[in-house]
Amino acid sequence: MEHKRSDVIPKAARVLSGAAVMRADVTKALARSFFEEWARTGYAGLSLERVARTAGVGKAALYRRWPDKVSMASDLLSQVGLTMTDVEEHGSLEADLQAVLLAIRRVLRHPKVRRILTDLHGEIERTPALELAIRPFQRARRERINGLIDRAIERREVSPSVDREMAADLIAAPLYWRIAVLGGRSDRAYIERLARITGAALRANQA
Amino acid sequence: MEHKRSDVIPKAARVLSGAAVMRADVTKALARSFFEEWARTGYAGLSLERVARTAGVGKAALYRRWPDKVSMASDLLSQVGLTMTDVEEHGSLEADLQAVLLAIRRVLRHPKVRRILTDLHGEIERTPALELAIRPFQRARRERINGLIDRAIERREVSPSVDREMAADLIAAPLYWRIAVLGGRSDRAYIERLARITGAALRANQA
DNA sequence: TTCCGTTGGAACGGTAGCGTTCCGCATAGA
DNA sequence: TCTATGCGGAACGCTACCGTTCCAACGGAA
Repeated sequence: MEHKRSDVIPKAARVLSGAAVMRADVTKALARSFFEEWARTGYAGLSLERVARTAGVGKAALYRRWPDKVSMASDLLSQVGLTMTDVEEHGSLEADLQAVLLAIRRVLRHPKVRRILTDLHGEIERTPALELAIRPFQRARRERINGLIDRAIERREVSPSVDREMAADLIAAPLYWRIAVLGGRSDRAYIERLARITGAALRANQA
Repeated sequence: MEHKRSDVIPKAARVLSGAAVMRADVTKALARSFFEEWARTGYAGLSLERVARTAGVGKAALYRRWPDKVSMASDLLSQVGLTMTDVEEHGSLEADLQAVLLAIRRVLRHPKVRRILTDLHGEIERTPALELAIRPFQRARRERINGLIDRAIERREVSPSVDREMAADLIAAPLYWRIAVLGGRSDRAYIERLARITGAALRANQA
């Protein structure tokens, strides 16, 4: 009974009284299989039984760590989100834009990431708990774009009264749309042109 | 056995030899419940048994019309897609843009449409047959935007060498991103500003 | 009025995941 | 070495949906 828990923090790192600790390699295998299966079947079709099976692990080992699917998803997502803290200064609005777009493309190019992300965006309306889990991602992207805009304002390339919310939409959306929704390509030339055109849009964006 | 069929066209309209025809009200109730359940549970979690139940209809009535879920979805989607043929001329690029954006918003404002659409975009990678079903929608949107660009070229507002593919991304993506992905608002002022800024982007868009 | 196919409803066997519990074994800390 | 705990694996009862089949009742066309 003791593995019925009200919190969502896994015991993975917990040191128990006088004896064994949960094995980190098992936790890792479960996390890996979880994302693998998520990309393959979607969140709704995701079976924890299958996750344990493909991880080569007993179901008990999984349920000892997480009480259910949404807790597992939230916990695992929160452990991934810390990998996009890269503030750059490239000398011009267009160059900064290109760097951000390339960073977005780098993420969206992974087929698993792409599948999980589009699935997640559909699932969030049904499972609001997931929204909380990806909020750090959104905030990281948002801060990155805010930094870009700050520098552009300093260079007097865009108006200080720019609508930052709309700017964020303008920058992230077209590339996401093209790669993740339409499944289209985006070569270097596309990114360069998109950066130039988005730059023109931002220069015209004043509240 | 006779309801195992290789095609996906429902018999709904078929007139049988000398007797009864499948009742149109039953077909309609099934279609209605299908989309209702789709919006509620997502495609993956969609159960035909539940569709029939909530339609107040026996399972046999459903399976007599469609052999399986993907056929039902494709067939029903293809019957919806014909409702966006509205070519407008509003005198300027910005005015045309605003009209298109308002039309997109009008569609995305329906919660059911929004849910089904985001779910669909995630599901397509798993069920490629669905892509075929929404192709007419994409083409309709694309033609609408093409008309807008043609008129802008005639007015010499944008270069004839404009990249139409990128233009389509620029127009549709930010609003979809804001409304469907982020779940954000988009009031009249937002649309007007977005039209103005997108106009600036298109003027700068030359291949 | 006759007749035939559709109707709602119930049931079939089969598959599958859930969340839990039990086993006997492996293992790491004391 | 001792001992407590996690381990893989198997099984539990439960629920749900699949795709099919049967039935008595209904209703429209000839």
